[in-house]
Amino acid sequence: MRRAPTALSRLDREREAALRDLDPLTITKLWDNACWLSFRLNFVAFRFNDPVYRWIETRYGLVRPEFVALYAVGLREGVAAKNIVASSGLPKNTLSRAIQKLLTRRLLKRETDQDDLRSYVLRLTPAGRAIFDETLPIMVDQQSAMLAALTEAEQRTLCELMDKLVIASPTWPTDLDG
Amino acid sequence: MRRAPTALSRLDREREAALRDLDPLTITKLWDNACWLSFRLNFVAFRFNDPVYRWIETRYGLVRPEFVALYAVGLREGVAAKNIVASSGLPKNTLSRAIQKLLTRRLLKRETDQDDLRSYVLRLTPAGRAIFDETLPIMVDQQSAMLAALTEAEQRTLCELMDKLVIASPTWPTDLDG
DNA sequence: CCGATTTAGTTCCAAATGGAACTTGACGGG
DNA sequence: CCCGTCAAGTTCCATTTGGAACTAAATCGG
Repeated sequence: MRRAPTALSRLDREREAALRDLDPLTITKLWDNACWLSFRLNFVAFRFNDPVYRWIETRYGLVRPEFVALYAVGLREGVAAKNIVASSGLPKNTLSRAIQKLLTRRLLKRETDQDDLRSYVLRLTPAGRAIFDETLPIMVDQQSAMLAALTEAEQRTLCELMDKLVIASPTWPTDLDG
Repeated sequence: MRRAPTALSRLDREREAALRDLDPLTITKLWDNACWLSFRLNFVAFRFNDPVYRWIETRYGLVRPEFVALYAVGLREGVAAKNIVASSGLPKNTLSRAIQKLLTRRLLKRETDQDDLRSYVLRLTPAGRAIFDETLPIMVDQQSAMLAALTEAEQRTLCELMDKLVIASPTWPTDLDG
């Protein structure tokens, strides 16, 4: 079995402590798994997404696709559903429904795009903007808590490495036929 | 609006080209989003998961929770369902069904755990092992393709930074009440 | 310009999902 | 040694999901 590239000898002391809380299979997936990258990405992302989406659902009654849509419009007023589809990976009917829900709850408003009559321009209502403004700092706090284990320089490095990956992403295979 | 910490002035040349393929909202989420970390993690993870799981489903007829279970047992023979639940974040009934399916397809076998009669010890059958052995290199190839944008040293750095995050993870908030 | 193809968004419906209750076994305290 | 509580895995069922077909508008080729 291949091993993730991190030397196991280093960091063993700190690791010991942390690992006591983790399931043995999780440890295998993290440190004795040739596919370390995707598992670690999913693992860290999950520890962000899970508390954030649970909090948003209990607090505002917005389920994940709904909040995805609201957050997207909050980031960039005037987007269309197709942009949210492209940037989220969610199926377009799921997003269609999410947007309907946000419209009936008056968190979002829309008007037909005059340049393309099939499409709609989405905007937040004041109520929608209020939710966005309230959730953003909570999410940033969670992110900061997660990054606190890294120094400023390390955080910058991580950001830059993720940057390089994202920039290279158009060259990655999207199908594994063979 | 806050901006992800990477200096926008650097890398602008390469970025230009890459960005042409990406939806404008995706660009906002990546580079003009205070929550850059989770979006980038999800983005990169998705570009791994999506092709891999689609390939596995068309090739073997295994849906995601089924493959999660098969892969887990492949990594660590003798695990129980509870371990897969803890390490994957999937609900336990979803995994129960996935394991049933794998049992009836004879990709997995199980026997009661003699130390805890409620629990089962899971193992791959030769057919299950064959699928594991065939998919692993495909997944590693996809990972390598994705990491190719980074030098060896950068890959090691990324691995180490993810390591630190994972080790710190038990200290992260799992609930955002407040 | 006119038909053929593509695209934005919606609707339909079979299938997957996941919370909650359930069954059976483990465990801890009196 | 019994009883109350907890944990592993399964089952139930209401809700969500997402592929595929659909409508209407844009775009492309001749």
